[in-house]
Amino acid sequence: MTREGEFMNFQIEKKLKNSLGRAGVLKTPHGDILTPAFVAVGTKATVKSLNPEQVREAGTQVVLGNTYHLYLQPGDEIVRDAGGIGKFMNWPGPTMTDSGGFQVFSLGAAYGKDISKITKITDPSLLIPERFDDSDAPRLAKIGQDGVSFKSHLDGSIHYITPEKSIEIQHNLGADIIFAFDECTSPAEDLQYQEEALERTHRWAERSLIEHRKLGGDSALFGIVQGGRDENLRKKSAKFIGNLDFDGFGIGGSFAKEDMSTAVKWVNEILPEEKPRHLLGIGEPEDLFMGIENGVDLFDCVAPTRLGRNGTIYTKSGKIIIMNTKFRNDFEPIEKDCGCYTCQHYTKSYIAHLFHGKEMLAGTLASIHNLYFIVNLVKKIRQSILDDKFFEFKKEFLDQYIKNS
RNA sequence: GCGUCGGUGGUAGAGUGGUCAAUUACAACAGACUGUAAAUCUGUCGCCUUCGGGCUACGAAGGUUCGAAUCCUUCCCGACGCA
Repeated sequence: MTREGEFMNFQIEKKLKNSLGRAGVLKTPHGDILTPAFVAVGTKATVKSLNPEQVREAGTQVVLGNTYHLYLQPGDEIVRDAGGIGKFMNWPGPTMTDSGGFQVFSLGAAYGKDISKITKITDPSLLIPERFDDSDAPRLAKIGQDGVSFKSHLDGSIHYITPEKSIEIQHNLGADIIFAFDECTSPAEDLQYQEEALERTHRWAERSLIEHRKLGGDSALFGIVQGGRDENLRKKSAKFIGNLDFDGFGIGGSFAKEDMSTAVKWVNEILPEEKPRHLLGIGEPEDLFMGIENGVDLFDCVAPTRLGRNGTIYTKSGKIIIMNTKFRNDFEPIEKDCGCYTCQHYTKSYIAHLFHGKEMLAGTLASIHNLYFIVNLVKKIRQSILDDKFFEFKKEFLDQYIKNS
């Protein structure tokens, strides 16, 4: 529970038998979140291409902004003066902010490279046995022991972000749930580096917690478990972070697609059961089933909106690329039985036309559907837990989804 | 009718004797995207291929040259100017 036991509350309604999964309710100052839940990503205080009504109509319960991006622009003090991120962006519901820890990776080790935090074991080029020295490679984030030096991608200015600074910014942003400052490591790093980084993240977690206490307020702070793909490190991190007095936990860092489920399981078997867990940056359909089965309560992912803007659309039979020739004269909705605004009113032909014509509405309609698809998939999974039908639903869904993708 | 300038791959538009199957952009086609440097990025884009290469191409037909999208001749077409 929370340290005061009043501003943040998480209740588990039902647990899955023979697994770590559960359905619950997470209370925040801006409303309850029924978990498991999918969090829409709104990095710069906007879910790209959607207005809050559209985000809400897609079934979204909570939106996640980003510390680093909002600190650079428009500035956390402006967001504070506007009344906090929710008021600023006209999102009345619960909000979260990520700490900037992901930018340590995306603007650091991953900068200018074709690296994802998710690797495939089947792609040997991404699994490097020894840490290669690429210290000369340009990057916008450089890690020190005390914090991270960021070179702004907007104007080149330098900003040193420490755990204390990240928490201070997040308090200004004023989300209901905030995250400790961590280092999201690259999957290309070797074990020794993962261990060094983990120690650093653990120290930063303690410092984040101290700063959070010092600043007071009614937001909840989640600590972040790291450790990459290594079992010992993941367990070590779960023990360490789990023992700190956080209100909940993020599971961050890099994974291999093939063994993500075991990594999540290692962690959630150790984290205190009564606190919520957020699997950071994960959100493909198969990953949602995996995470929920292994005890994850919250997910966020850019996939629905980014894929949508880029013309890839989720369907129960796998993803489709709407610009493909075959959809130009397909006058059916994306999914006939989908309840989203896009499917209620538009055909694949029309959406394909919008994409070919580079119309703004294209990304909006596709994002509406994708967000609805993912948010409601998680809602259905939640209901299947309540109905004792999780495993049946998982098989039924994934059989159709994977078969065609 | 005379003169001038033009006719290049789906389009626009480079190239003006060899390194040109032809820069580039757009279109087209396919793909990628997992705590958003992202309404972005990558690949293909004459035909055939055992991926080494082979073949046909820059309005048409001839010609000059070791070699032509590039030079010459004639013809066809377009724009403009003069009659």
